[in-house]
Amino acid sequence: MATIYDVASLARVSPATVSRVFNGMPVSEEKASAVRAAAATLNFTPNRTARSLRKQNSEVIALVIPDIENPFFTSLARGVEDRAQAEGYSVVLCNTDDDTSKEATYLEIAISENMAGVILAPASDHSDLTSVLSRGRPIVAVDRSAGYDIDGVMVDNRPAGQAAASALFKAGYKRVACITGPQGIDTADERTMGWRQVAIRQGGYVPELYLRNANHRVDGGRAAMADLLSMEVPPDAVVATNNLMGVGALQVLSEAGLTAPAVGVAVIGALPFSALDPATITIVEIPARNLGITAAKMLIERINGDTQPPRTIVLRNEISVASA
Amino acid sequence: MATIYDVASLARVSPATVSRVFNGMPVSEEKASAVRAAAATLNFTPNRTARSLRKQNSEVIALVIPDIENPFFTSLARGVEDRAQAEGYSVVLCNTDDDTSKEATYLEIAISENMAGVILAPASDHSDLTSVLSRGRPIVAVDRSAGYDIDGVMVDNRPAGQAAASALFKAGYKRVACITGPQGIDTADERTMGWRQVAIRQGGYVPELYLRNANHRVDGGRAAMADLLSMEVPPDAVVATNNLMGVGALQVLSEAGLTAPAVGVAVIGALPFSALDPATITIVEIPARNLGITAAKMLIERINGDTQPPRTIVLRNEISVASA
DNA sequence: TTGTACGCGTTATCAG
DNA sequence: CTGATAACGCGTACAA
Repeated sequence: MATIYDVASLARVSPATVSRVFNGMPVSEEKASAVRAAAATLNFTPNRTARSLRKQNSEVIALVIPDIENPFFTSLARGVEDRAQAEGYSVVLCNTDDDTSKEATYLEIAISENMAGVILAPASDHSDLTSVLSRGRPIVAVDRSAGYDIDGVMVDNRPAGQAAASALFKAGYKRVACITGPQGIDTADERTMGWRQVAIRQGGYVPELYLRNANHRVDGGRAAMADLLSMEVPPDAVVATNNLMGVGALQVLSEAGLTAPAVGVAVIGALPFSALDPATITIVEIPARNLGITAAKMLIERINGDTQPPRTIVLRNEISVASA
Repeated sequence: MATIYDVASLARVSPATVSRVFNGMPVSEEKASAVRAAAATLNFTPNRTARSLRKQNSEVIALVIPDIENPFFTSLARGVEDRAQAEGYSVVLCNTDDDTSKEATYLEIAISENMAGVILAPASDHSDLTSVLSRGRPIVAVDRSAGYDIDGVMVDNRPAGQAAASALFKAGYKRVACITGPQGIDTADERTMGWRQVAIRQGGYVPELYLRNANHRVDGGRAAMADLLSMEVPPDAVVATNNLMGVGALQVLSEAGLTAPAVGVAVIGALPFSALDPATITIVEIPARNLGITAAKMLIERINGDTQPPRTIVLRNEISVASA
C-alpha cells in the first residue's frame, strides 16, 4: 500500500507537497504533474483512516435505521443518500433491528470512525446518545424523536391517525380497530392517539377494546389481526399504523375471506410494491423520502457549522389520504 | 474527547496499561479496576480511527449492494448481518444505485477505512475492484459475478429461468415472453438463457420476439410489459427474471384487466410483501437470505486467514417453484 | 506485570 | 510555493 512518502520520493518532492496536490492547495504545475504521475504509477490513494485521524472528520454520514427490510426506511434512506451525495457525502447504512444495544454499537462506530454526522431513526425512546452528544458530533433524529433535545424531522403523526380513522367512519364502519406499534415509539403512540380521539368522538363502541400493540413488522400485523378477528364482536374495520403491519392485517383478512367492504382497512404509510390494485384500501401517505432529504439537509447544515438551537421540522402538509 | 492519556493520568498508570485493559491483555486486577473507573468517569471509548490506523484493520464489514430498495437485497443483507454479528462483526451497507462510479467510491472507502472485508453484489460485470484487490483485502462477490477470479456465492440461474418457463408451458400457455434485466448482469443473462432454451425446445413461436431487456426495478417491468401488450400478437404468458420487474408486469396486467388465467405470470424471486394472495402466479424462489449468510461465512473465513484458491459456491438445490 | 517510545499515514504549522 | 516536523490516538516491541 503506497503512502505519500513513496509518492514523494518517486516524484522528488516532499510529502507535504503530495498532500497539497491531493487537497487542492496551491502547487506549481510542474511538481503537481510529477506527483500525479508518481501517484498513478504507484496506484496511490490517500489513506482515509490516517486522514480522518488527523482531520478529525470524514466525508461519510451514518444513517442508522431500525429495520432495513421495511421499505419505508429504505425509501427514507434513498432520500438521505440523494441529498448527501449531491453535497459530496457518502452514506453508510446501519441496521439496528430495533435493538438499542446494536444501535449503541453503531453510534459508537460512527463517532469513533470520525464520521461527519449521524441521522438516526431511533429504535426506541430510550436510546443512548451519550457517545454522540459527548463528542459534539452533529446528529438529527428522523421519523421518531429520541428523547433528547436535538434536531429532528418528523411528520405530524396524530393527524395521520385521525385521518385514517375518520376515513373509515365516514365510509360507514362502526367498530374501527387499531393495530399499532410497541409503546414507547412516539410515532405509534401519536398515531394511536389520533385514532382514539376520532373513535371516542364517534362513540357507539369501546375503542380501547379494539386496540392492539404489535411489533412493527408483517408478523406483528398478522398476529394482531388474527386476535381481533377472534373477538366475540370483531371489528368491522381496522387502522394499521404502519405499512408492514398493514400488509400483515390484509393477509390475514384475505385468508379469512374478508375482503373489500366486508372489513374496511386503512393503512398509514404506503403499501410496498402492491402488485395488485388495493382498490378498497385507504392509504395515509407518509413522505418517507422527503423525511430523508430534509434530515440530510439539516445535518449538513450542522456539519457546515450551523449553531442555532436544536429545532424540529414537522412535515405537516405532506400527509395525504388516497382512498382508491 | 478523552484519550488513553487522560485515562492513564487519572488512573495513575501508563497509557500502555490503559490500552492493555481495553484489549484483554494481562493487567493486575488492581490497576485494571482503576483504569475502568477512570474510563467510566471520563466517558472514554477507544478511538477506532486511531486503533484501525495502528492495527490496519477493523471489525467492520462493508456490504455493497446495487439497490437498497429491492427487498431481495435487503433480505440478503439481513443474512449477512446475522452471520456477521454472530461472529462479532458489524456491517455497514453501501448502496450503489447500479452506478459503477458510486460503487468504486464505496469500495475505496471500505478499503481505505481499513474495513475487515467486503461483500459485493456487483453493479455490473465491469466493476472496478483494483482498489480492493491491490490491497489484498478479502472480498466476496454475491448474487452476481464480478468478472474477477474471486470468491463468490451464486445461485444456479439458468435452471431458475428454465423452471419459470417450463411451469408456464406446462400450464398450457403458448407464447411465453421474458422480461429480463440489462445485458451484462450475469444473473439476468443466465435466467434469460434458461427461458430461451425451454422456449426454443417448445417451439410454436419465435421467442426472441418476446424478449425484453429492462432495468431491474418496477418501472422497468411496467415499461416492458406495456411494450409486450402492444404487440400485434401479444404473449399469453410472461417470465420476469426478478421480483421488482415482476411487480411491474403484474401491475400493468392488472390495470389492463388481464388477470389470472388470461395471461400467465412466473416471477423469479419472491414477491415482496404481497398483501393479496397471488394465487395464480408461479414463483421461483431464490434464497436471498442464505446467499447473505453464506457470503458472510466465506468472507469471515478469509479474514481469519484462509488462503485457499478462490472458490464459487452455487446454492444449487435451493431453488423451488411455488405455483400457488 | 508495567512503562517508554516509536510508528501507523496524513495534514497543519511554521520557516524559508 | 516548498520542505521539515509535530501532532492526531492508539498498539506494541523492547526494556525494566
